[in-house]
Amino acid sequence: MDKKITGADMATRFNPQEIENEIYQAWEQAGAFVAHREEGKKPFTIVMPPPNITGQLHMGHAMDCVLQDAPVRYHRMKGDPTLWLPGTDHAAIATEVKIVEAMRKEGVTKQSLGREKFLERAWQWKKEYGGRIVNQQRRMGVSCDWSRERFTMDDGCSRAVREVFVRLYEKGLIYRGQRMINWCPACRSALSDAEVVYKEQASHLWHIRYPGADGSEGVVVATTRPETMLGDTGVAVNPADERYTDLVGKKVILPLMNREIPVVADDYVEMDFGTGAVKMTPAHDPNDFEVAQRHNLEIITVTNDDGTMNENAGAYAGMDPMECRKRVVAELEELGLLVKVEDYTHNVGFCYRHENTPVEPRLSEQWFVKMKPLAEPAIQAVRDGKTKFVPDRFSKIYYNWMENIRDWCISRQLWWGHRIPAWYCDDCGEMIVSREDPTVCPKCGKAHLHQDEDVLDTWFSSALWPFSTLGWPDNTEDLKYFYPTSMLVTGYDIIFFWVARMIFSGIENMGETPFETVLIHGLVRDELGRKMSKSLGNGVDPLEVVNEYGADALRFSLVMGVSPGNDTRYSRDKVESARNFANKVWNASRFVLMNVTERKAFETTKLEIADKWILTRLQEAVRSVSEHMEDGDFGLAATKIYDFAWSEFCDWYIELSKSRLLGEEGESKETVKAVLLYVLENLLKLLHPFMPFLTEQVYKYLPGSEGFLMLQRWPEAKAEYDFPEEEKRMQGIMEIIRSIRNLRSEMNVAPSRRTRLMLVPAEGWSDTLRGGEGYFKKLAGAESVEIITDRNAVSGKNVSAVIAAGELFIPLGDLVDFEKEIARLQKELDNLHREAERARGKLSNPGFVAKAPAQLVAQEKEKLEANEAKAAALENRIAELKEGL
RNA sequence: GGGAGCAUAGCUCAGCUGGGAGAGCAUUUGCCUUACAAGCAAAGGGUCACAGGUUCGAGCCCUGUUGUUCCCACCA
Repeated sequence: MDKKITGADMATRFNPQEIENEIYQAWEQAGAFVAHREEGKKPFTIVMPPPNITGQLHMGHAMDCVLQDAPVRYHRMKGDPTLWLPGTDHAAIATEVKIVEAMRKEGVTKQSLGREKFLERAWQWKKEYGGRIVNQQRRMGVSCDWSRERFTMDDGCSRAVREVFVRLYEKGLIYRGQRMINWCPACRSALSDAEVVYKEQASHLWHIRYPGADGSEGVVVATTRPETMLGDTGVAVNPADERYTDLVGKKVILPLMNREIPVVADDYVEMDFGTGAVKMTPAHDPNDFEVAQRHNLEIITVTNDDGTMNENAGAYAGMDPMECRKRVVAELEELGLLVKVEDYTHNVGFCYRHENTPVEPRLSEQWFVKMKPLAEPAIQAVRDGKTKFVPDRFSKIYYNWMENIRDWCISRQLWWGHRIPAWYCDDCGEMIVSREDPTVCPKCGKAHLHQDEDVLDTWFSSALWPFSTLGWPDNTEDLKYFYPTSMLVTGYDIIFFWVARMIFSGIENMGETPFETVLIHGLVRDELGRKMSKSLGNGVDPLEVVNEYGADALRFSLVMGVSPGNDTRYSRDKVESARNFANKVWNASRFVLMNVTERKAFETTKLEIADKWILTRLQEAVRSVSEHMEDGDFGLAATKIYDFAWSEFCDWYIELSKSRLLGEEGESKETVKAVLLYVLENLLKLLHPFMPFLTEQVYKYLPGSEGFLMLQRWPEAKAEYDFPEEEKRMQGIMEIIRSIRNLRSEMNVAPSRRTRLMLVPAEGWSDTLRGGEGYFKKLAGAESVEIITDRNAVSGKNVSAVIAAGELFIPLGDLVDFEKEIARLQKELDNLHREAERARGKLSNPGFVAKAPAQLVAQEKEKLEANEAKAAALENRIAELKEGL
């Protein structure tokens, strides 16, 4: 066995940098993270939201790491077979955008490189950046099973993607068609509705006259996008709008293009907005497209893939849309057809990967998933509680989206991603969707096939993550054992993108919802409450924080005092405070290890009052922390540990232990050593899910410790260590100590000056007070302690206080100013009176006595009695002082 | 237009199923008390946004108001 390090060998400060990597490697090499199936036992499973291979760890990821690692470590310690499955996401658009950017700096374009070479480059990128982010996660201390690590584009996941695509196609739930989609000119690809971010923009509403074909006035339309008029094929008015009744069915002339277009009547048009007449651009507006379908209007696309105007725009072909807009407006003005320009703010959609590129609604041939049939069972599953959102309010967001869902555009005009498994016959035009790559056309038998050029939305593969990673479509042992997973931990920002889609995909393909609970957390914001973003440059690199303060400190700072689902602000202060806490625990351990070098059990019969008190407090902490861990209330769990460790164990028990440790060898000393070790070890266990490195390191030093702390059993609360009576007695002693400290501080007694202490015990307290003598001397500067049973025997110039355990006096001679003393006591007496009044009010209220729980009424009575006793003692003392004046 | 969150000490935030408010940081005072100055002890500081209601009792539940943040929808 290794020689144990003792407290004397430990540094006075915890130095995380020295130990973190070593500990992590030791865990990993020992296979401590690897999950094992144990038949008959219910596993705890989490699949990790796979970070994109585009970048590096940010604070959101760090938050993800902690909120998953904490429950994973907790369940592992509870003895549950625990799997935390990690992986990365190819992130089709996001990655392709990054690669194209990098290529542009070298003067290379996708087209010049060609598809194959581009993909080689992309895989190279994956190797480099995928590895980087995974190593950053290791720095955070994540205890996931790296032996099961997956990638959304690895062979298995790709097979799952193809299987799902073909199945859905065969069921008629995937189809190809001309639809209005969101087009990003920068990606040169279609986007799903979820990938469009709307931002409010100040713009104008241009009123334009379209003259009548018969030479009449025609009609004035209002538009926010005048350049699209080049593709207008009609004007719509409301059928009930009397202003335009005569116009319906007639034709007007589209200025600049000099095209005759019809005026149609459709309910879609609101009479009281703009002029009540709307120009119809069916190829570039979803609503117009629908109106056009109803009235058989022509559809003319006027833009290219890159957003510039195309040949249908006549003289404007090749122009940038903004330039085109200016020209169109200017020319309309020249022609006298620009009636009015109003200021107008409205929402404009932007690409979620190109923040400054407006998305253009565009008619296009794309692949879609029919959503209604998939959404319904997914809604039902959540309604039935098969998947529970925590906090519950997020289920409303989920319902709202699922209930109003539209078909999902899944094709992307990109190269990096899962290529759509559809082939077209060049000879007969047949379309083949197949699990295997076909070589000949099944219809005409010719071998002239080409595959669809497009790839799938990256979220299509992420949607399968909870089962594709476990081996689906094969019915693997892992899949059978670990699916459905226990918990998904993620931010509310990807409920639509990811969570919802995993739920319906799981139900559709596995017949079962993929998660029992979905634990939603908020965003990590900057110190000013702003979202961390690249464009603001306010992001904080978690690794820098880890380097400076240690992973444990960062981890703790991200959970302590955070309530579920709420955003939290990152602040250096919080990290510092967490670092200080880590140091506190380190030093408490150091203290214990300086005094305890052997592991020995304590005997219950030898426990003293302080031992019983800390054991009771420990049981309470164990109960409360365990409960919060179960509920996913990690903020409360962390706070509880912090308070127990600092305010009870360190501030009191360790201090109380000193007089015994410094005293003679014997039972009391043996017992306090054993209790110190016991409480410390349990504290380390409770803290381990949040501060894995520190606790693991200290555990190594504990006498008699073996193996890893992360594999030790989680503490269970023990009823035999609950000592409510002693807990109360100890609180009485603590109150005396606090009271003396307060008096000394108020009287400006130098800490070095020791003073006599006289105690007049209340009934039943004399033994307890006698037992506390050592504590009063050590912790309250008492040079001697006199227990005086006859109150009248107290004399001299004293300051005093009344506490639950009786009355205490400190002789301070000339320091005592009777008048000030009276004023001080009078103030306290006033407080007591106020409180007594409140209690009496309650107790004299018949409603309270009749309806409040009996226990509460009794408690209130008890409080009042204690209060009255104290007040009587104070009054007595004040009178005494007045006499002395 | 629809929905959600938040409003508690100077700042950042906790507060479990209703039983008289807590922490961290900051402030003031005193301490190198042999685990820790990244520390110890003591202190000050709150009409729990506002107005009603339910209740014996409301920071907590209900209604409304104000302020603020966010999500969804997209009337051109």
